[in-house]
Amino acid sequence: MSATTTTPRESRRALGAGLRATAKVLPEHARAHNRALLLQHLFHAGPTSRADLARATALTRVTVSDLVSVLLAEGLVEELGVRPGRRVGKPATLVGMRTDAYQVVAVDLSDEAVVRGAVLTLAGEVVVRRSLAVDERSGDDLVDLLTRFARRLLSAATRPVIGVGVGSPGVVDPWGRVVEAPNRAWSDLPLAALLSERLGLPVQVANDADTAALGEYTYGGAAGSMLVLTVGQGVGAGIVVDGARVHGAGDAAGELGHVTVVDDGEPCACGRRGCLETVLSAPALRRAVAGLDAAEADAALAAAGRVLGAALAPVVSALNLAEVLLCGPPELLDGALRRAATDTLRERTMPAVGAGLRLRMAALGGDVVLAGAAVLVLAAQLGIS
Amino acid sequence: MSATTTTPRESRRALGAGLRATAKVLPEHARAHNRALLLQHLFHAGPTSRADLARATALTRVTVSDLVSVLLAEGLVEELGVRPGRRVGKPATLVGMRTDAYQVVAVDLSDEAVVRGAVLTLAGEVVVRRSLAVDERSGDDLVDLLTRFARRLLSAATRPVIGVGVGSPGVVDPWGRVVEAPNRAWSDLPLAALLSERLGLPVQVANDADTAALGEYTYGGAAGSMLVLTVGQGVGAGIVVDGARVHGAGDAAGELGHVTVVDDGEPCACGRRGCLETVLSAPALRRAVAGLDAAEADAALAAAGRVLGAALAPVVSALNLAEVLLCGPPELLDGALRRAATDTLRERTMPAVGAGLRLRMAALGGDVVLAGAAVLVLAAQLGIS
DNA sequence: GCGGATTAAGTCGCTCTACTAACAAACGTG
DNA sequence: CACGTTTGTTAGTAGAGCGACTTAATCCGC
Repeated sequence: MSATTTTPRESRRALGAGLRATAKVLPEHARAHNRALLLQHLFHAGPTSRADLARATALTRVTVSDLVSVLLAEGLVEELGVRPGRRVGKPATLVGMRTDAYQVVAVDLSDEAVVRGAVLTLAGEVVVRRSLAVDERSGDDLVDLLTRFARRLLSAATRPVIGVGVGSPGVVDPWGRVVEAPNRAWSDLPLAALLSERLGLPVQVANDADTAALGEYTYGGAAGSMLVLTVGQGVGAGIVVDGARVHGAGDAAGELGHVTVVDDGEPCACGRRGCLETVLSAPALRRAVAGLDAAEADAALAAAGRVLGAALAPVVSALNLAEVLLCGPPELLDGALRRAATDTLRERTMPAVGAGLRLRMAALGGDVVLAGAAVLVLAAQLGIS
Repeated sequence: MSATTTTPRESRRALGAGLRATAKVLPEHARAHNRALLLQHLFHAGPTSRADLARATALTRVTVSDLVSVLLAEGLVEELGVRPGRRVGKPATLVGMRTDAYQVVAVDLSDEAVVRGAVLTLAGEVVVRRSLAVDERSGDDLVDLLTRFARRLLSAATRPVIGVGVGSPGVVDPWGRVVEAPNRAWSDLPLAALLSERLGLPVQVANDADTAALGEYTYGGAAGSMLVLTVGQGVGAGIVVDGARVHGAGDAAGELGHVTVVDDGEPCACGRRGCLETVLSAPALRRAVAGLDAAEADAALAAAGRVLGAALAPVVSALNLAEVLLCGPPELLDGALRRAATDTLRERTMPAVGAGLRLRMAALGGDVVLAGAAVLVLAAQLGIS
């Protein structure tokens, strides 16, 4: 109750005020947080001296040295010798994160026919890549398949694995329980808990579009308020707002594929008409441009882009997003469609919002979901994102 | 790195992982957090025994007793005697929050012509209400007027005031700096810091629609994922997602008034055409129903409602909102307009999203912004929201 | 060439926080 | 009336970060 003006964002984020129900915080949690702070800085800023880490985090050098010694013992960081360059004072010894000391297993379930997986370093570099045909499996069979697939990936890892991340279609709650994934015949399935028990490792599961958003946010350098639109067999979206993933009231945030965008439009698989998927999914776009010459195809793609722009305008305005990333076949998306969507978005939002907005292709290409699944593990186990 | 599956939401919210830059956490911050946890529980659940508080927060009885003794000394809580009812064991002494021991000053700047203010108890009950004509004042003059107005409210308070909350139009950053408020001729004005220095009290400033959302969230019992649409001279929105206010990349989240919703629509003050404000602002609605009989007026309002529903459908889907609250003249909003908007929203979103959605009037009526401004203070000073 | 300034990192003792364990008080129950 | 149960308090303990001091290594100016 001092007269100093406190900063709402910090207190909200750091201490959890602003939520109806929050967990208690013990001193050891504070330590875990500060440890994550160091890793976060080392991850994004590269090798840093202990003194600079202290300045960056506002912790004292004593505390930083103590934490670093623990991280050194765990093998998560290493000393890299003195910092090059000439300056006054004792030369600093750089400390860097050993992104190759541990590995992460990531699985991408977004494709209906194929399970894709990889072993990645902590820096997100793919070390081993595997895939497996689903062969129409679903339900518990698919969980078994997934378990075997993950075991294969684990044995292919060349370093200790800190966890397994899975990007799955459908509605997934924050604890990795798949609430509903019709195409997989999964409903109320505690996938993360199941896999964690079978594999003996921490397992994180999230929606594939959310995962893609996380991947772009952490490895792709995307802004803290952004939306990733995944265009494949269907259309989905993952949203990061003010640096935090959006879950939504029923954990179904980002389900943009079945918003009506065209009055009296094409019939949709969901039983209604004019859903965004009927215009923007990869199959729909391919149908739209089939047999057309280049100019006609561009016109068709531009039309789809305008529909997309109109649908996104309220979302972009409401959330004041800095970026919208498109994730899908570039030959369809990264041309007339993207240009038309950008123009429409600018036209239909107020300048203050539209001017600061970028609409671009996802930087990580086809590996977004895998990279994001790795980020799930990094965030949960190391506090890095 | 244990095999236990951590819960992402908890770690994100409680410890701040998930943000690029976060602040360090000291043991004393942990204590402040746990203290806020107790207040939060007492605030929402009413009088509780120390033992029940321990069970609710997962803290030990020892820690709870220690924290409660501090709160007792500060006068924030009081002992209310033994809990009535017969049960085994030593009877519990109830501890309750003294919502009348301290007061909050709240100011509502959303009306162009009048500054409204109040002194409220911590429970959000208005004790004193004042208002003042703006008389075309703007810029620094308005800041001076505001300072004098706040001083008058402060001297009208009958208990110690823990802080001042202000709901202002325009773009306000998380530190209470008004980035831009054209109607007030404010630009890049550190309003919270200025007022805090002049009044010698903590001052919180936020956008009026965001403030309204907070008010409904905390005092109105609204869901953790919801949008409050304020309909007055203009149209604005405040958004709470997963229990946290949405700020946006440029702190301009919720600026829905100037999204294009009608192709080739009416010209708007912003220079473009077909903005939501041209359909849904109070003046626009009044013009639309002027001179019509009841049935015709309902048809006109329903048309506006359908436009609103179509504009909100992508937002509701993207964020998986549980509630949309309307805040404005009930004779315009709470009838054909709301019904049409609800129907349109249900039609244009997928059932999983639309079914769980409620569209209703704000519960706090004309005092939403004042109540929300009080919540700003409660959240910043006591950690209650 | 040498002391002083400067920067980096380690050591010691302190305070703060919440925990466990044990205990006293007050109530129903058999 | 003894016993179990629940509440709240009293020590004592382990962990966290910090301030003050010390050691170490470099540059700079005379």
